[in-house]
Amino acid sequence: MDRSGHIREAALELFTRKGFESTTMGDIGAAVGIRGPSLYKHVAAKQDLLVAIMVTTMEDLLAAHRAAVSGVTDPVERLRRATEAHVRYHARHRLEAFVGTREIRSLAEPHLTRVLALRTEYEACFRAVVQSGVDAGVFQVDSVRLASYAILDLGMGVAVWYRADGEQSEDALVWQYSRFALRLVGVTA
Amino acid sequence: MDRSGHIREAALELFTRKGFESTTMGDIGAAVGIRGPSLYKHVAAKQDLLVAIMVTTMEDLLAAHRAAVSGVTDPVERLRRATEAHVRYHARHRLEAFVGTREIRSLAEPHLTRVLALRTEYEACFRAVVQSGVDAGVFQVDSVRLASYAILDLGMGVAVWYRADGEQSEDALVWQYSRFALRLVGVTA
DNA sequence: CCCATCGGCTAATGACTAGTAGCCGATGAC
DNA sequence: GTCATCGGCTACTAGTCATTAGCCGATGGG
Repeated sequence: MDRSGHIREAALELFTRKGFESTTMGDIGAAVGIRGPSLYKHVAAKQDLLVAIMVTTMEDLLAAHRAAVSGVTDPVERLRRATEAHVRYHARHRLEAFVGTREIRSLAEPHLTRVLALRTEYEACFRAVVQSGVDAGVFQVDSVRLASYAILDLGMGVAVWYRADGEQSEDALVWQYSRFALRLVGVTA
Repeated sequence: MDRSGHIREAALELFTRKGFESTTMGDIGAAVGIRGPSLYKHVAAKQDLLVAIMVTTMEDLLAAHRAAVSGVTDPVERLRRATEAHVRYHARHRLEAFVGTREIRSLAEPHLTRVLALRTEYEACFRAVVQSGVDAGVFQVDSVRLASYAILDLGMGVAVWYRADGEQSEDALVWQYSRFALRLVGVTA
C-alpha cells in the first residue's frame, strides 16, 4: 500500500484504541515507521485524518442502507435487509464505525455539521423502514422512534465487541441480529 | 450541596459533554466558580474524579441488577426485571452510564482492572439470566452470548440519547425496552 | 484578641503536543 | 551530469495542561 493509505490505516487503529485526543502525531508516525513531523508531507493536519474517517464512514453506511432497501417493498424484508446492511457494516468496518460514533466530539466545524446531518438522515431512513411496517400493520411497536433507536444501537454495540476471529462468523452474526430486529418489532418468524 | 459534591457533579457533566481528555481542570473550576488550581483543595487529582464515577457506576449497576433478580426464579420475569434495572439505571443516571462506558480508555491502573472486572461480572450475570431461560426452554436464541450483548447494548444506547424531558417518560421507556428484550429472546408476550 | 485552619488566589514548573522551518540524501527526468 | 522534487530528518515555536508553591483574607474556637 502507498504511504498515505498506510498512515490512514494506522490512524484509524490508533483512534480506535486510544481515542483521537490521546493519539499523537508521533504515535501515528511510529506506527508507519517515520517521525511525527514527517507525516505533514502526506497529511495537512491531524484533524483531516479524523474527518476522512467520519465522512466516508457515514456516507458508506448510508449508501449501504440505500442499496439494501432499494426496490424492496415488503416491510419485513426491508427491515431485514436494512438491519443486515447495518450490522454487516459495523462488523466488517468495526474500526471505522467505532471511531465514527465515539469521536464525533472531536470533529471540528464545518465537518461536524456535515456528519451530524448524514447521521440524522440515516436515522430517518431507518425510522421510515420501521414506520412502513407499522403502517402495513405487520410491526407492533409503541414508539417507532424507540424501536428504531434500539435496532440502530444494536449495530453500535457490534462495533464495540465484534472480532473477526471470534466465535461468531460475520454471516452468523448478521443472521441472528436481523432476527433480533424483526422480533423486536413484533414479527414472530 | 457542599463544594466537593458540586465539583463531582460539574466534572460528570463536562466529562459527558467534552470527554475526560478534553476537559481541563480550568473548565471544572469555572463550572463551580473557582480557578483550576483551587480544585486541589478538594480533590487530589483529575484522575480521581473519573475513578469515582467509574467505580461507583459499575458497583451501583451491579447492585441494581442483583436487587432486581434476587429471589425471582421464573426466567421470563428474571430477564424482564434485569432489563428493567439495566435500562432504568441508564436512563436515570445517563451521565454516569455514558462516562462509564465511554471513558474506560482514560482510566489508569489499578482502577482499570477493577472496573473491567466489575463489567465482566455484570455481563456474566446477564448471560446467566438468558442462559436460565434457554435451559428452561422458554427462550429461543442461537447464541446466549450474542443475545446478552444485544440486550446490554440497548441500555448503552439509552444513555446516549435519552433525555428526561423528552417525549418518553422513564417508565414508558423501561416498559418498552423490557418488552424488546423479551421479544429478542423469542418470548412472544 | 490571637492564631490556626480553610479555601481561595496568582505565578511558576515541567511535560507534552500540533505544526513549522529548514536541512539533506535519493531518485529520476532531461 | 544536473537539478528539481520527494520525503525523510532534527530543531524549534507556540501553546496547553496538570499540578505545585506560596501568598492571603476570612472565619471561628479558645
